[in-house]
Amino acid sequence: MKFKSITGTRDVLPEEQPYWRLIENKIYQITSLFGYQRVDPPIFEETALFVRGVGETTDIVEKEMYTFKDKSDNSLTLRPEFTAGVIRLYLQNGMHMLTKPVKVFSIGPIFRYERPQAGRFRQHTQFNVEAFGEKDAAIDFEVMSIAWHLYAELGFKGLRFQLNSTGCPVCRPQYIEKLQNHYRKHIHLICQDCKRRLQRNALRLLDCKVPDCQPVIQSAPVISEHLCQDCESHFAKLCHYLDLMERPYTINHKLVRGLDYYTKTVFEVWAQGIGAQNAMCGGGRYDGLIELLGGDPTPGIGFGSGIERIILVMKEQGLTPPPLEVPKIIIAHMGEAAKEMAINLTHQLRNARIPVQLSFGDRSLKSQLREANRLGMDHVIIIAEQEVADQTATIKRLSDGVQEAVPQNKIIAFFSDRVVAQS
RNA sequence: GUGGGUGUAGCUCAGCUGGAUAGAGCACCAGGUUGUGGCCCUGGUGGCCGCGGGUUCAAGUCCCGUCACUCACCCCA
Repeated sequence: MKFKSITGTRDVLPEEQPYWRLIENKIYQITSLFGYQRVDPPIFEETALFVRGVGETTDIVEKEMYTFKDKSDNSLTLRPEFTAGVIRLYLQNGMHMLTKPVKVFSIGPIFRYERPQAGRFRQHTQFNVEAFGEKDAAIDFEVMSIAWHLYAELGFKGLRFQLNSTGCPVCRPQYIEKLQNHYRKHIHLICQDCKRRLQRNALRLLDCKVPDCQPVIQSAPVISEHLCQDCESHFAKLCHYLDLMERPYTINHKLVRGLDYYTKTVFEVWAQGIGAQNAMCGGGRYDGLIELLGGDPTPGIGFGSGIERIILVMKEQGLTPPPLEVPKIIIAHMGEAAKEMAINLTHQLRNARIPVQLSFGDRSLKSQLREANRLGMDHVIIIAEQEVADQTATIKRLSDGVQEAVPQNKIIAFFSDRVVAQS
């Protein structure tokens, strides 16, 4: 074999397509139910958009972007997430003049140069939702509900939100200061990575998994107790709405997401069954980002959900999608005249929206029937010398082998009341 | 970028401490019925044993390197 797929990419074979079809259909139903419209930004943008939007000090920008130069020497990057591109689309196309909130979703591939492992790839597919221009905590709840609905309709068990607030430019710096003070007192106890985090990205100290660091995390100040008035009441309202609608959630003080732009709400939905990765979706509020990317000050909230991870969890939980419809009729033939008749009949049946396959080549009837059996057909239409002579076709039912001669002009009628094509 | 595991047929895997023309099951093709599938029987196609080097009379088997896959870390969907 000469070529193989690139590290971290995968082929989606026919067996897996029912999962994709089901999930996509649910996404269309739910977004329509909630009033979100689809937008499709391009797969690549100028590099600066992502550097600005995602944050220069994030791991994504520092080491995970697929960045390349085009023939005009422009630096371009395959999108490592949706939000920055969707905001660019929103601003460039004047959508900021629309009645707010502006509610949109996207589906498509995302690229990050990482070491692949269970539930993580270099190219994966995300379902992404964004709502621009509304600061009410009720929309935080609505956006979270979209993810919830999707997983619930797919039949997931044991769903639970992980929730936290990361504050805002008013209260977060004060909290970070307290956190840093706490860590400086225990600096001799923490790991090398944490020493680096202490300087560069103090919030990330909280989700370190090194055992030695856990006591320091346990005793660290909790951000939700250090929020400003505005952030605290926003967080309280969101929790209230979740309580009201009986959505299970855990306030997770250690949930701080890897992107710089989050303010106030951050959340994930967790599931078991995807190895070390347990987040099926992740998102939050980013009230300063649109302004940072050149728009008017506008609040926003969104999330991304990895479809490959959804499929992994479905498989883990034994959730099977309905099979895609395939033809259950095949036309077998013997002899050149019969073959021509078969080609013609195939055409007629397909025009009548009856799914049908044609047998190819000039093989023994035995071989064609064996093929029909392997393909899981319900009926075989046999056309040979005899059928050509009297303008009939032999229709054989494979389940019990019963067969009958049907005049060729009655074949469509024969099938139309027992086979309905998928629309 | 770091660490562990694994690379033999399309797929799942045997191949013991180095000594065959490299195997099995499934799948595929054909025949057993020159107009009839499934079950069964018979035969067949298909492998530079990941790649490169080394040790040896002899390497699928041992050593080194490399690449790929995989799991985990960092981080994330």
